[in-house]
Amino acid sequence: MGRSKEFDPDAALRAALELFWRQGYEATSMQDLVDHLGINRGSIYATYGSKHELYLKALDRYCEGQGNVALELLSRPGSALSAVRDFLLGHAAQCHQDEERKGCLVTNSATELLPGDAGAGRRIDTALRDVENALTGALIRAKGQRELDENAQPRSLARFLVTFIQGLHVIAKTQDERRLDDAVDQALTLLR
Amino acid sequence: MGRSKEFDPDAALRAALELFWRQGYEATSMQDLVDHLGINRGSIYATYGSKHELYLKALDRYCEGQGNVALELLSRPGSALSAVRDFLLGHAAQCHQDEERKGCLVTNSATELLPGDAGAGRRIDTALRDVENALTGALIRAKGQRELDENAQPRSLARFLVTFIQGLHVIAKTQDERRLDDAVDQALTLLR
DNA sequence: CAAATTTCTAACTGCTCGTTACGGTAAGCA
DNA sequence: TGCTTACCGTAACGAGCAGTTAGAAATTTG
Repeated sequence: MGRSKEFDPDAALRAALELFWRQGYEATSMQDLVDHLGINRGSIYATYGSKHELYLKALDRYCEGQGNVALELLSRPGSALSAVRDFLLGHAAQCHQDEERKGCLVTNSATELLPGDAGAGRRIDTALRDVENALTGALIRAKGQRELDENAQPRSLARFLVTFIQGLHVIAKTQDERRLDDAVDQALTLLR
Repeated sequence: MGRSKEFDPDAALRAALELFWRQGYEATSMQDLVDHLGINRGSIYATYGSKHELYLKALDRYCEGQGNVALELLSRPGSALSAVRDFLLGHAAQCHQDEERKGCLVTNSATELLPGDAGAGRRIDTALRDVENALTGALIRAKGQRELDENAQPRSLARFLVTFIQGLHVIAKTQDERRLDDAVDQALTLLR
């Protein structure tokens, strides 16, 4: 059946993700990818198709990872409201820890590629909807646990939070750390 | 003294702004600019220096325009809280009206060019700080008018709102209009 | 072992990039 | 009228771009 792959396609995809995440789509050239993936030009095309397809696959991989973390955190037993708060704080912490200030690939993809890129659009919509759904579920549970006002609207609140988190990832690209902390702090007060 | 300029440098700058806003920095080529500005290649370089300088000048112009609108709205007499609410609703309306879904040039610049571009970084920081200051002022007035809880923290609230607005402009790039409206709606409830 | 199959490598295709230079011409001022 | 300046179209620049192709090398299967 022929020769087997010498490189790990998933490791290479992760390297591509790293590069696209740091530099964006347009600013990343195939030569950049060749240099950083450690495999040959031809192998990249044979394995992933094109630069654009590779980007979408990297975006898929990113969404998968982030989505799992989100769903796991927001579905954990115990106080649902605490889970939501920890979810927010987690995003803030992620922003702080990222010394390269790459932000969030979903956010970056949305601002760079929408509305022109349908493939990216579908993935971004799915990613945002998944987070929104997970948040909505947690907020419904929080409401049931009387942690939330009975007038609270879980779905709308979730949409607010999704939007706010996108804002966090924009601010994360700037240097201003206090703005980020203050913003999260104030958002948390809304959740009562 | 020689021939005087035949084209309107400011009109050309606005055309460049339009293009960068719609397509982003990397995705806009000099050829695109030559085609849309209606002036010659050489005249572009003679007038604006380089593609990057032209971008920064376009960003300056954008910030100037947006900043004036913001400051005027947030400084108007009467209920300061209403002004803040109208400011938020104004951003939402701007998102809805923009059929090209260009979003906000500050937001787009931050996600595409930061942290690598110092010139863009300075301008983005200034723009965000100006809005934050204008919002803080309005919130202080709102607090004085007893429209805001006495425990409210105007500066932190302003930072929260700035961050949230960035999120709005990310969501504006997607198609989902309800998410935007719900998000604004929920954010407004925080301001009470 | 030998044939089949697949990956690997590297040179190569046009093409586009941002930028600069070149005449030729039109307009302001002496 | 001259001098200067700015305009235009065009072309060129070197570099880098995304993507292709041909063949050598390697491994699996019959």
